[in-house]
Formats: sequence, C-alpha cells, structure tokens
Amino acid sequence: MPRPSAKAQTAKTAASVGVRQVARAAGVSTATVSRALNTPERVTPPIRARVLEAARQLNYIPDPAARALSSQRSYRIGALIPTIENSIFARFLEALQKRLRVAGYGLLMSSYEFDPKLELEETKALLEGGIDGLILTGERRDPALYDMLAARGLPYVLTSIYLPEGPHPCVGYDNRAGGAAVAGYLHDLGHREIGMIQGPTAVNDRALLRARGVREALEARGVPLPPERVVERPFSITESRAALRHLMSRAPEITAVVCGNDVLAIGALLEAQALGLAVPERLSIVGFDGLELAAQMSPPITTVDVHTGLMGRNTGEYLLARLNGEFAPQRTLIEASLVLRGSSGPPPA
Amino acid sequence: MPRPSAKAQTAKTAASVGVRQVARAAGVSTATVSRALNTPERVTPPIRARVLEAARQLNYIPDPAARALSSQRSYRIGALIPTIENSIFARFLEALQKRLRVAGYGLLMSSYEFDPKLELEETKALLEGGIDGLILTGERRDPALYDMLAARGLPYVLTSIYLPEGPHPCVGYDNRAGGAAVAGYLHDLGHREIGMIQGPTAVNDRALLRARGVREALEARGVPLPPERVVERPFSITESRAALRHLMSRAPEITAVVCGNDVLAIGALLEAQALGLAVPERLSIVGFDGLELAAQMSPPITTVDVHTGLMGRNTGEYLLARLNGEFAPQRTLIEASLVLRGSSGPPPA
DNA sequence: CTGTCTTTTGTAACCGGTTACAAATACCCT
DNA sequence: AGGGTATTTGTAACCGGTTACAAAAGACAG
Repeated sequence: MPRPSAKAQTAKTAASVGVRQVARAAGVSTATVSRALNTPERVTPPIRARVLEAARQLNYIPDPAARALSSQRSYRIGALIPTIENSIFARFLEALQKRLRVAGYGLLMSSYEFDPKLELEETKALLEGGIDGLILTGERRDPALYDMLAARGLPYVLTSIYLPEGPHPCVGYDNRAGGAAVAGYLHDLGHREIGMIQGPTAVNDRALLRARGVREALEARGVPLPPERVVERPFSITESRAALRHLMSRAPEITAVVCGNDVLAIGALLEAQALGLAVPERLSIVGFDGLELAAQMSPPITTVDVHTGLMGRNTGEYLLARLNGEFAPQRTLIEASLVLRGSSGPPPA
Repeated sequence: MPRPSAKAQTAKTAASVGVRQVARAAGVSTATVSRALNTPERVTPPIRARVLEAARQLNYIPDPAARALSSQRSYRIGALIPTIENSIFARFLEALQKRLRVAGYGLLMSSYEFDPKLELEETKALLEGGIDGLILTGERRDPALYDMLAARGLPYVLTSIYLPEGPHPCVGYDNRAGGAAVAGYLHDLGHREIGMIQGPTAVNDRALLRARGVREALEARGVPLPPERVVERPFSITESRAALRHLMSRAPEITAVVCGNDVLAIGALLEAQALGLAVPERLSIVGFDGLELAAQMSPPITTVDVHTGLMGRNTGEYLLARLNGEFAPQRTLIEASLVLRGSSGPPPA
C-alpha cells in the first residue's frame, strides 16, 4: 500500500505551539491571543485569563522572528564599544543591559579595538542583523557611519562624551572639564612641573578632550605644557610603563603626571615604583575613569570617576524613550567627580 | 474630489527595497534573487551578475527578521558568561565574535554575576529573543536550564572546562590538572607550608576543580592542606586582600599562596606588599588564568595561562560546525600552560 | 530531428506572528 | 424599549524573505 508519495515531511515534527494552537485551546481568535499577551488591558479579564492559562499549559513561546517581522521591531539594541578589555566598559554595559532587559530588549555588543574601519564594518553587520537602536562611543568616526544611520532613520546615541551642541544625541560626561579639574587640583597642590601621558588623540576624541582640558587649565594658570612633557600612547599598561620611563628621562624635573585614563595611570604607578620614585612624595600620579583596580593599588590612585554605571542606565533610558515615541532629552550630562586618593600629594619641597 | 477615504497610509513611505523590487529591476523572479544572493552557484553567471548589480544599485539589504522567519535561523549565538568584569572573558569573547562574524553570525552576550538564578533568567531571555546556539561557562548550573535547551533541541557548548565524559559538549581546559601543576611546581621549589585563596566553590565548578587539583597534588606528595590554610572568597581584589591578611595572621608560617585566579593573585600580591612581606623572598604567590595585568605587576605573577583566545575560536568553530550539520568533536581540550614569573621562588631558607 | 535527462527559472505557498478593519456585543441615555 | 456610542472580538491581509514544486530551457544520444 504505497502512501500518496512522500508528503508533508515538513519539520512539523515537534508540532511546535503557535498562536493558532493557543487560540484553539482557549476558544478565541489569534488576534485575541496576541492582544491578551501584548496589550492585556485591551481584553476582558475572563478571556485574558483563559488565554494566559492556555498559553501556560501549552508552554507557548512566541517566535521572535515572526514577531520581529510583523511588528517591524527586533527588540534588539546594538552597542559599539572601543574595547571590551578595559573593564570601565563592563560596568557601563552591565547597567545598560539591566535597563534594557526589563523593557524586553536584548543587547548586541561589538568591540572594534579603536579601529574606525572595523567600527564601520561592525556597524554594517549590526544593521544587517537587525537592531532598533544603536549606542556609540564618542563622536568622531567615519562619516559614512552617520550616513548609514541617517539613511535608515535608526535611533542612536553617543556616550562617554557630552556635546553641548551639534546634531547628535548624547549621554555622557564632560571630558574637557574633567581634565581641567585634575590639572587645577595638581596646581593647587603646588605642582608646577607637570607631565602628561595621554591616550591616542587621533582616533579617540575623549582622549583629545581630556588632554585639551588639562592643557588649557594649566595655561590659564600660567603653567605651560611643552611637547617634551607630553607622551601619547595606546591604553595599555605596558605602553604606559614605557611612556613614564621615557617621560622621566626626558624631563626628570617633573613632579606630577596626568594620565589619560586609569589603565595608563596604573602603568605609570607600577613603573614609577620600579624606577624607585616614591609616589606621591617624589611623583604624583592621577588617572581618569574610576576603575576599581585603581582604587586597589598601593597607593590607591587619584582619579576622575565618570560614573559609567549611571551613564549606562541613562543611555538605555534614552533609547527606550525614543523607541516608544516618548520624549527624551537630546543631551544628558553625567557629572564626573574628582576622587582624591593616595597617589597624589604636594610636590617635594 | 474626496479620495476613497484614508487609504494605504501604511509606512510604505521610504518604499524600502525588498526582493520584489530587486527582482523587477533585474527582470527575474524573487526566487532567483534569493538564490543569486544565498546560493550563487545555483544560478547562471549572467543572471547572477544582473541580480547582484540590481541589488547593489538599489542598495538592497535583506530584512533580517524575514530571513530568520522563513529560514528558521536567527543567525545569532548567545553567550552566557559569569561576569564581564574579569577581562579574561574579554579575550574569549573577542576571539569568539571574530570567528562567528565571518560566518555571518552575531553574538548576544549576557553576564549573570555568578548567580544561577540570574543565569537561568538570562537564558530564558536569550531563547525568547531567538538564538541558534548557546555558549555556557562551566558545567554546574540549575538543571532546569539544561532541560530548556533539551526541550528546544538547541545546540550548546560548555567552555572553560573539560569534561572527559558526560552528555555535554565542551571546549575548555583541565582546571584540575592546572591546579595540580601549580601545586607540584611549588612543592618542587621546596615549599611545604602552603596556603590557598580559592574562588567560590559552591557555584563555580572551575574554582572547585582548581582547588581540588591543588589539594590532591599536595596530598599525593604528603603535604596536607588543612582548613585553616584555605580561605574562600569571591573573585575581587578587595576580597582577596582581606583573605591574605586573614590567612597570614592565622598561619604565619606559610611560604606560598595558591590563588584561584589572577584577580585573587593580584589582590594577594598587593596585600602582601602592604604587609611588608617580600614577594617572592618571604612569600610566593601564584595565580591562574593568564590575565595580562598579572604579567605587569611587580613582581610579575606566576600563573597558568589557559589560552582563552584559542578557546574562543574553537568554541565558535564547534557551534558553527554543528549548525551546518557538519561533524564537530564532542570535547576539545585546550592545553593550559604554567607561566613562571617573578612572584614565585624558593621558600626562605 | 526527436525523445530523455538534467539544469535553470518561476509561481506561489509558507514561516508565525501583528493589526486594520469589520462585525458583534455591551453600555448609556432619553 | 430604542438608538447611538464605546468597547471587545474575529477575519484575513500582511510583514519580506525562502523554498517545494512545476514549468521551461538546455544538453546529449540515437
């Protein structure tokens, strides 16, 4: 008895439950099921209860792809961060994710190692993968990236930076003011011979602004920052150690070093100790970011805490509001705070 | 002239291009467009060229949700890691992502802060968000999680652990052997009074296995590890500093401390120095993981490098093979290597 | 030149939700 | 009770790809 040829071997094997099944079980239409699940207030309590019960019993899980297709929402947010190595971004991402999660959004994270080309590619990949919003770090990048976002009308927000004007929405702190605060603090302590280990200013506008803040504040107080007292290096402990060695050999009169971030500061501290320079008696070292590790070094490192956890939550808040069509402020300033610790003190008498 | 009521105000505004548009432009059917894009070899070269050109000109980007719905593939992989704070996972994730990306897969990452309940919830969220595969860390977890995976038939793989037997596929290293290697090394150096700062063994099987490896190796050599020489703490520098203080006050005769990972080792080193204990002359300290920072401390810390970059690539490899229906070995062992550095040496005479 | 087999292309159903619109029902007021 | 409005529910189209199947075209042997 030959069965009517090979028929309907479609992977209907597990007979996965869908709205149709739930609808039948609850004796309602698929539309009602969808409403009971997504907009419960638009459905009578008794019916709602019937549907929810049926869904529970059948262990119904909506197909995310189908939902995304018909609702034109992926419920996914992309985040591009320079590097996942620096754990300052960890706190940011964690807070961000936490906020997004309760709103039903997932987080798609990519790092691009400070490489603008890679950043552009990753963005393309994220867009082609389907996201409802995008989080970027800093402002400066390949303009093609902004074009892509504009072409799609994709909501996005810049973080780790605060832009008082310009077209881009942002949630971040004032890097320049932070740099100025650090410089002012050292000057107030009495330092006049100051050096700086800055991050890569060419591709990283946060590093640039911090350095600029330091330089401007010092110049305003009549303390110049000549080129031989400034070294620029990638954010790495190894690099920073080399940078401090270089700096101290070129300008041994320096009594304080401002570092572009806490990773650089940790490297500088380790190297200073290896060189036998007492911190802070002989040399003061200050960082930027508020990395937990910086607080654990001996001596603990004076830094500028930029509150990335807070920034993460607010970033999520902003995008969620935009996606829901609610009002969201174009710019949010996260206040940074100077944290005084043992690595800084008055210059040697 | 009243237009036929409010009609077709559907957000067709941007007239977004889809397969249909491309098909029309190239003078072929939608099926051919799909084939030209996804299985080029199944289409004649001239037609293929026409389609690709049309797609390029129209700047066509396939809708990921539609693709996911009809192909029953989300092209997304989920990864659950204990914490993003520890940058040992950064290298892992980066390598993993790199491998997945070239295969067209995106990575959805979640951390659960070593909390099994949160891990379960995050898993649920990932499943409901739609993933084709899942990456887990270690073996021990809420059994309900494995049940969920089994119910869905979702491919998954355990990492950071190597299981010689059992039902779970894994790509990882032998934590126990690593612990044993460290212990053997210290014993060979002449240490007989050894302490241990271990990670949270209750929820973290890697920590448990490492500790067990150390204990077994020492016992095999006739050196017991009594409870008063073992302290268990969360992976945090602060905690570890407290742990070392505690350990040295309770058992001052100790000449070497084995730490559950490099974070703990860094804390121990910092505290030892704060206590005025010379490392390694008075106290040897060894870690586990191969964190870059550990190599930068002074003295640099002896550790077990577990090659997480390699592990990341292999993990991606495994899942991709499974998803493509190709053969993939059930277990992959990543060789860990002992890295000798300045924080360890012979015990004081 | 014709018949058979293989390859290429097109048609249309389908994936599993959401939602516009219509139909049905409930509510209110005179 | 009757008529009008507000609310709830159902029907079916739709989102934008992929792919089973059928039809068309091409290759090849006799």
